[in-house]
Parts: sequence; C-alpha cells; structure tokens
Amino acid sequence: MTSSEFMTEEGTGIIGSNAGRSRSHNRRVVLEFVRAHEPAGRAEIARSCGLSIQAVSNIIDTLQGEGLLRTVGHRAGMRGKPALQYQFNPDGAFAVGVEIRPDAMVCALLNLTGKRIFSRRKKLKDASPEKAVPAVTKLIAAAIEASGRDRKNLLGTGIVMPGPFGESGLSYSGAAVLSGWENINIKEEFEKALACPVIIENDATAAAVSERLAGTASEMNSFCFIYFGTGLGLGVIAGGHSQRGALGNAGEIGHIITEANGLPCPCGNFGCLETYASRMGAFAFLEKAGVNMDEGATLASLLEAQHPAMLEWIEGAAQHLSQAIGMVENLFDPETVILGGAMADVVIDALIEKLDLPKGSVANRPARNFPRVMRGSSGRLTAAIGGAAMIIHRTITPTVTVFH
Amino acid sequence: MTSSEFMTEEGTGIIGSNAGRSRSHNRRVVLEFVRAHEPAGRAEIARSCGLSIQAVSNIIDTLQGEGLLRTVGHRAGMRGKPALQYQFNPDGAFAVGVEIRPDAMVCALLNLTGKRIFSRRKKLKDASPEKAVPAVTKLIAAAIEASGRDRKNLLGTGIVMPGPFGESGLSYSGAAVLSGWENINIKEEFEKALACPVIIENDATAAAVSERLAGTASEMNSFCFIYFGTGLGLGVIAGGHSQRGALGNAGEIGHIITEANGLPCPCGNFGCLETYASRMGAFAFLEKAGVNMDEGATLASLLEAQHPAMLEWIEGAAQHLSQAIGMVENLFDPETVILGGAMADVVIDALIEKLDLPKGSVANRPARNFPRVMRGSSGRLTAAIGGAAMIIHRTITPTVTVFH
DNA sequence: ATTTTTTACTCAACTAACTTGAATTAAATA
DNA sequence: TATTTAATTCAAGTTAGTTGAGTAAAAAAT
Repeated sequence: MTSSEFMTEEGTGIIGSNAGRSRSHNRRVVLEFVRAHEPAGRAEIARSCGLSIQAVSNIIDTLQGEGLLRTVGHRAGMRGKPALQYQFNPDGAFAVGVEIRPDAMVCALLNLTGKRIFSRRKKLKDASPEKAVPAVTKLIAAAIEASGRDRKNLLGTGIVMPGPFGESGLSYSGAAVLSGWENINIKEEFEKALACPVIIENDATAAAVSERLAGTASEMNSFCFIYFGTGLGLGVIAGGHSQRGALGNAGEIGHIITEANGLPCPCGNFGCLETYASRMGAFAFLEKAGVNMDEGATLASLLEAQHPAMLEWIEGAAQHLSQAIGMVENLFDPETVILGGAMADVVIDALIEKLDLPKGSVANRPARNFPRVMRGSSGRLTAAIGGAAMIIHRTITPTVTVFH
Repeated sequence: MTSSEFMTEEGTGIIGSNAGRSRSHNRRVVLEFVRAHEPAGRAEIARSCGLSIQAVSNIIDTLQGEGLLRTVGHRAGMRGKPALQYQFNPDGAFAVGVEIRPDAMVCALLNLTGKRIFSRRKKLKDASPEKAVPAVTKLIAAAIEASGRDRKNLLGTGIVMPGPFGESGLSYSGAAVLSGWENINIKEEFEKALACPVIIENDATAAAVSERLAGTASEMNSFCFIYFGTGLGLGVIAGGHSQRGALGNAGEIGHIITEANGLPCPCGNFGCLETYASRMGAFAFLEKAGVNMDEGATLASLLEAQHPAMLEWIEGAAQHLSQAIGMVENLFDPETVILGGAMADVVIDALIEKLDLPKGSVANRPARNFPRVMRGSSGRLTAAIGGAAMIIHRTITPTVTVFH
C-alpha cells in the first residue's frame, strides 16, 4: 500500500469525476459500508452501494491486497452459497493524532478500526510554532517507534489545536489560546516537518469525528458534540461529514449568550455559556465560593465528595447547558447531542443527570432511536484520538465533491 | 431533453459511482460552474472543473443540444484563439414552485436562470390534503398554460409548506400549521398528482436556496437565511448544500429562547425568539399596545407613519434578533446572515438598522467579503420562488453522494 | 507585413472502470 | 437425491474520460 492511494485531491470548488476519481470514491464507499456493517460479504456490499458485484469484487481484492480488509469466515444459516465475510484489518494501517495545548502535547496512535494502539503525553515549555513543530515531530517519531508500527502504513497525522482559526472577533488572549500561530500556514508547516498528509482541526470537531468512527455515534450520520475543553466547543456532523463553516470557525458555542447581562467574558460579551458551563467556568465558580483547588482536588473528587459548591455549580451549569442544547437541537436537528471532552465522566454524567431540556424542541419527539443527550466515549485523550480519527475518517468516508 | 436526464437517484446511504453517474455528476459540475461564472468557455470550464477539455466539450455539446446552454459570442482581448462563451439558456427549462399556506396557495414559475416568468396567488378554502392536492395540480396546470411554456421543459415542482415535518415536540397547533398532513407521504401524493419530480421543503430552506440561485448569495457557498413567515425559520446552506438535519427539521430558530422566563409561546416554552421577532410577535405586540390593525394598516404602513408602538416593536425585535444572529454566526460561521421572507423590505431594513450585533462573535472580523447581515432579494413571493429554485438547484448542483 | 507565440478547440485512438451474462460453487430445502 | 437459492468468478462489452496530434484564430514580436 502506498500512501498516495489515499491522497485527497484538493482544489478550489467542486470538481468533475473520471474513472480514477470514481474508483477512489468507490473504494471509500466500500470501506465506509464495511465500517458501519462489518462483517459483510461482497454481494451484500454491492447491493447496498449501488455497484455491480464484479466492481465490488475487484475493489475488495485491491483493499485486501493492501491489507486494509481481511476475511472472517463465511456467513452461515442462509440459503445459497455462504458469503465470504470481510472486516477491517485493524493492523492494515494506522493514523496519528496530536493535541497541542499551551502547556503540553498529547499524541495518540489509532489503528484502522479506531482503536488506540499507543498514546503519550509530553510537557511543552514553549508552544510557539518554532519550538512546537519540531517537538511534535520528535514525539510522533518516538511514538511510532515505540508502537512497533511500520511508518509506511501511516495514513497521516491529525493536529488538534484550540480554535478559532484565522481572523475573528474571538481572538482575545486567554489560557486556552495559542499565540504565535496566527500568521503561518499550520498545515503546510506540519506537512513539511512530518512528511505525511496533515489535517488541522479544532478539538470539538475532532472529537465528533472520533465518536462516529468508533464511539457513541458509530451509526449516526447527523449529530452534535459539545466538547468541554478549557472553554466549550461544538462539533457538528451532518450527512456524515463535519461542518466547519465558511472560515472553519463553526461551532463556537462557548460564546453563545445564555444569560443576558450575565457574567463578563474575556470575549467582550456578558453571559456567555462558557462562563458558566465549562472547566474554566467551574474553576472560577469554585474559587469564588472559597474552594481551594491547589491541594490536589479535582472537579471529579469534589463531586464524589458531594462538595456543596460543586453541586451548586453542576446545578447552574446544567441549567445553562439545557438552554444551549435546546438551541442546538432546534438549529441542527441532530440524532443526539453528545457531551464529552476533557472533563471527567462522572462530572459529565452529573451534568446530564441535572439537565432540564426544553419541551419545545424538534428533538422532543416520542419515537427516538437515541436519547436526546448522551455521554462521549473516548475520555481524556479525546482530542488527540479525534485528530487521528479525522485521518481515518478521511481515508474511509467518500467525498467526490471537494471544497476549498 | 427528457426529464429523466435530471432524475436524481434515490436510496438509503451513500452509493458508488460508475460511468453513468460520473456523467450525471459532471453535467452538474459544468452547469454549476456556468451558473456562478457565466459566460464561460470550454477550456476555462475544463481547467476549473478538473476535467479534460474534450470531456467538457462533449458535455457542453449535449447541454446545448438539450437547450440548457447557449453561446454568447467570443471572448476578446486575450491572446490566443478567442473562446466561444456559453451561458444559461433562460428558456431551456423551467421549474414550478408552490407555497401552501392554511388560507392560500402561491405559484411561481422560474426559468433556468432563476428569473420569475409567471406567478399567481389563489385562495384556499380547505387546506386538507384531499382538497389542496387537486387544487395545486389545477393551479399549476393553469400557470403553465398561461405562461406559454411547454410542459416537456418542466424540471419539476417544489412544494413549500410550513414545517416542522414528521413527529416532533413542536407539533402544537397554531395559525401557521397545516392540519391533516401529518400521516401522509406528501412527496408521493404530489408526484402522483403532478406527474413530475417533486421536492417538499420548508420556507426558510427554500428561500435560502433561492438566494443562492439568483439572489443576494449567488456567490456564497455558506450562509444562513432567517425567514420571516408567520413564525420564524432558519435556512442553512453549507458547502453549497442545504442542511436539513437528521429528520429534516433543522433551522427551527423561532423557538430558541432569547429571554429566560419571557413571553409564553404556544410551543410550551417561555421567551422564544418568535414571540418577539416575527410577524406574529409584531401583531401581538401592536394589539397589546392598542393599535387597530383591522383598518388596512400593515406593518410597513405603520412604520412609514413612524407609529411609536411600531418603532418600539422594531427596537425590541432587533434586540432579540441580534442575540439570535450572534448565535447563528458562532454556530455556523456563515459568510453572511440574510434576513427575508414574508415581511416588507422596509421593515426588514428597519430591523437591520437597529441591530446591535454582539462583538464576541467569529463573524466580527475585520476582513469580510460581505456585511454580517444582509436583506434578501426575492420579496413576498420568496417561498414559492424558493420552491422552484430548489428544483433548479437540484438540476444544477452536483451531488454524487446521495443520502436518504 | 510576416513570423512567432499563445490559446481554444476538434478528431481519432486509447484506457480505466464499471456492467452484463454465462458458468461455477456451495448451502438449504423439497 | 434433486432442486432452489445465493455468492462468486470469468470473459466480453460498454461508457465516458484521457491523450496526443492537428487546426484555427488572435495577440505579440520581429
């Protein structure tokens, strides 16, 4: 397998199709079907994908030759010749994800099925591009080495950084924002340093993609992910694809106003959701309530100790979150809203427990396949895993129409 | 030209590509390019669409043969052989749009360039499916007859009805809601009656598509449209395609809460945006202020007379709208937010004038191609025109991946 | 004024990838 | 044991895009 087989053509605007692009699209269509329905036989895939059995057969031969798919016995119990079943070959390829924060980097390796095969965290003294790019390069090299994988099976690297990217009115400075990255082409820098395809994405979108690849949303084509980072982000998957907006800054849910004339926010507004329902908001609330967080206490430990201030924060945050979730439901009509990110599971569960979702919502329908709100499944490595998931997602998920 | 050339394949999930589907995709790619850049020559199209000149040449020959494209002389002033320029042939095809309201139907015919070639409004005594479907059928037949068009050039019909569709917590009854349509397959009913392809869509989405086809947003791939109907709707175009959510109910912006514990809304919540910033909201406000609307006064006439209550309503509505627009900007990161629909232009302009948009928004960036908020361009026929625009949009805009 | 360069476009041969139909295999059912 | 059903393969056929040579026409250079 050469990595060029996965090269995504890039360009401005929508491009036409030809034999080669059809093949590349069909490879992804087959892979996407197998991801969602494995194990599956050739005839079954052909029927579902609108292709002839012969076409699917040829594609599967190739994919198997490349080590991406493998057989898992025959399907029994049905009439007719039993179908040879295929599934992902977990070791056929892998992807790297890196989360860059102002103070640290987290690196995770995922195999083709989205399972974590390695992860490592490293402090970052200087998060400027000049220092961070080489540091990330070194970290990845060490991670691949330690994982025992062959670099030729590397599909690419997904870099997760806090947005918003480019020029925007939210470029205030705060703990969550990286400085020095404003005027460089981040993707190009990393592609040069890493010599592999690179995707740059924000944490919330990466987390959403990760949930779809191998998490809570593996069967959904349309859902939203509320990401608890330092601030708060929203990742949106619609029609199986992440939605990034005109300039890649969609999903800035943290600065939605949920209380008119509420708490002041560094962004200049008052009453932003983020000032209530985020880790940052929690710390500010607890500090104001006189809780000393320096002695090793965490949000999770405070919650487990049923600390009154923590319970009070949960209550208030849940109220603001409920409002925001209602909004998201009415605007995006998702199959579900997933809560996750850099927040302990117990805290998220407590928040979900306390939610009081609006009745007047398109989501408040009797027949639902999933609850209105669910918890994410990838825990604290979510962002780094999400980065790698983006790469695998791009390898698998079909898109003929390419946008800028 | 046979209408089967435009038949969209439908199915569940993503389908593979083959020669025929490639051709169909490439036809759309060429048409979409010409729409956005007309007039254009073959070589120029080929370069931009990632196809060979020969492929584009063959497609253009076909499109010209079908009457969809026509030549408009040669491009002069450049070196080399002057390129033959192509543009849409306005009369090559047309589409019908129908807006169905509880008390009336509006029908509009658009030519291929999105220009209105005919429109007619008719009262509807009984908006039940049994009565309305035949009434619409008759109206369309009369409209086609009166426009002098040949039915064989009809691309299809777009029916615009107030959502939300299907089961949802917003199925309260109110003036804007049609009853009796809950448990029938609306698309099938109309396709049977009209014997042409049919799209069912809500007013906001249809209006958004219309703005992109031949309006304020003709060069945008990502924008939002806030539609003033009886209530309030949001149409979202992202990546050139309308976003409808998991069940087609995305964009219910009317029931976003912009004032905690505010005015009661029929949906069960308090403080919904719709109770302030919608026609319904305006009438309620004015009635409460003692303004008698029965004597032929309209929102526009009150505004022109600088009626204090009207000015007060504008002020309040603009405040709530500003909040909602800020939200929409932060969540979708659109190129612009367009305001339009069944509200007089002067009123919309007054609202825009009074907006106080949040500073903390990803949209508040110095370098913008468009203002943060703009007014829509299709006026009171917006919804019906939008229906027809949906059909033309589908004919033109490429999508290989087909979703359910 | 003539030649060169540049660009658009057409014709004909070529190729990649999907489709079709016949043949083969293997399990369940009659 | 024969029949039916379904999966898969083989080989030929089809569609549509690509490639390369050749023509046409305008601008720029000589």
